[in-house]
Amino acid sequence: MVLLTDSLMVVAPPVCSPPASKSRIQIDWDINDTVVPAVSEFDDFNDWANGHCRLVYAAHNEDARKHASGWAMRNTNNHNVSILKKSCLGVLLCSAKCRLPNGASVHLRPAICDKARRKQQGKQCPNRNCNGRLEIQACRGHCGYPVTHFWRRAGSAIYFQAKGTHDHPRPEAKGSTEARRLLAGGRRVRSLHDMLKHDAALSNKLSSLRGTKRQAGKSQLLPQEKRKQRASSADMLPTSSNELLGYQATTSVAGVSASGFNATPANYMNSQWSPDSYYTPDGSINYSASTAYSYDMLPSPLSSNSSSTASYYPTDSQQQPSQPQLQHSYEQLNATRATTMPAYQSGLHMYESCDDTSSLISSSAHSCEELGYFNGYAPQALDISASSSRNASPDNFYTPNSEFFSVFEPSGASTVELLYDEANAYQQQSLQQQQQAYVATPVAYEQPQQQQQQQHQQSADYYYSNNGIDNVWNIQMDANSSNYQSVDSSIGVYC
DNA sequence: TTATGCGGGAGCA
DNA sequence: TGCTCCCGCATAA
Repeated sequence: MVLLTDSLMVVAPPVCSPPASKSRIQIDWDINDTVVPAVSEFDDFNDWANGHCRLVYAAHNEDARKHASGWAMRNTNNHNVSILKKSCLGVLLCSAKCRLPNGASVHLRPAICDKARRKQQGKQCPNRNCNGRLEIQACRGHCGYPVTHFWRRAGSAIYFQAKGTHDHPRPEAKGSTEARRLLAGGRRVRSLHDMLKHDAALSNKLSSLRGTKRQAGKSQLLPQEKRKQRASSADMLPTSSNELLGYQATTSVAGVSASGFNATPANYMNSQWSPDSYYTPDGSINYSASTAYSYDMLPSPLSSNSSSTASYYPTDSQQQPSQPQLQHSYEQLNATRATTMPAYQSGLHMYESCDDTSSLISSSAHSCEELGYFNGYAPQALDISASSSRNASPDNFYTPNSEFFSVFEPSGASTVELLYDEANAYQQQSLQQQQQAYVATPVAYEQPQQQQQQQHQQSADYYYSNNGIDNVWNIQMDANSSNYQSVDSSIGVYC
């Protein structure tokens, strides 16, 4: 709750932000105001602010202090030392606009650094079945210019104002980029000996980290601590998992319950598909007026679930809709999308019930640089490891990320065959679970075909896949003849 | 190597 | 003149 006080710049002790109320949106201020209104309560951090909005964070909010954002924002000089201005760099997309079998598209995060960003452009699409190149889709969401974010610190608060509505998909979240960069140091293990050695080191490392991961959902590592971990284990792939867990906690990734599907407008509207309408489970405001764009893209795990309760109060003349209006708007939007989107997309909210995203990852998501990464994620019904992970980890929580790394060449060794056999056995069991899941999933996608492909896997690539849940590292197989990496052998490597 | 913040400078109304 | 964005540099991680 943001309250005006008689004495400007007097800030009450920070408390958790309650659901937005009417008084909250009545406060009118601009980042350029000589004096911004003091607040008594602060917003939760929202790293996917979109549309014209204003937020007030507590000065001790780490994300706010870092001026963090899910969007790729670069610094822009506005010749005002008291106000930091950032503009959006857009998103890196595949020039061929390829899609993963699960419907996800490639939408990487542009590097903030100009030099790094230049290197990104023109690179081959990480989808190995795609000959496209990465190219930047510039943000033109603010009157043809990039969307801008403004940060201003005043008193014990950090004021944030966004101008413009992003006209492009969300890039992968910052944590993903950082993790990938870290993991890029992990080299493909080309021999069984190397694999086993790598695996042993990996397991040891994960074991050492296990003690902290369970707290990831409740507490977050300080940036310094995370950096220490990163530095101390930069050569260890699983480090990213731990780091991602920390990031998840930092960014309040939620909105998708691991315990089950909740097809409420809240979940639906938190999706990337609804970039401009924000509903919270409690029906609070989180509203912005524009529904200007809708992308044919599955939500990125890391990108789509920052369920910050930060309030969107419309600027200028925009007014908060009443609750019935909100519901009506949701129904309209839902109806519209049901008629304009492919079936699996219109049923996207079902996907958002995923509590794990790793199991169905296309084998095509295999990087040309030995590291595959995609932001797309799989429908829950195709997710096999989720159930096992859930069983193995009662306190697991939704992971918004999934990455996998090729650690084997197709010519696997005997040990690999054993793993494959074990995976096959699990696969049969898992297929039954999938079928049951599909019965309960009124979303039409090509499950039977996928199952068939799964069952016909003969030779396979193997991947380590960290689903982010309980630091379980799965060995996954990729049939050469199939584009699908739909079955997670779920030979969990617990740590 | 990359993210971040600062500041110079060009373009435009 | 004021505002905008682009770009380069320095610094930190």
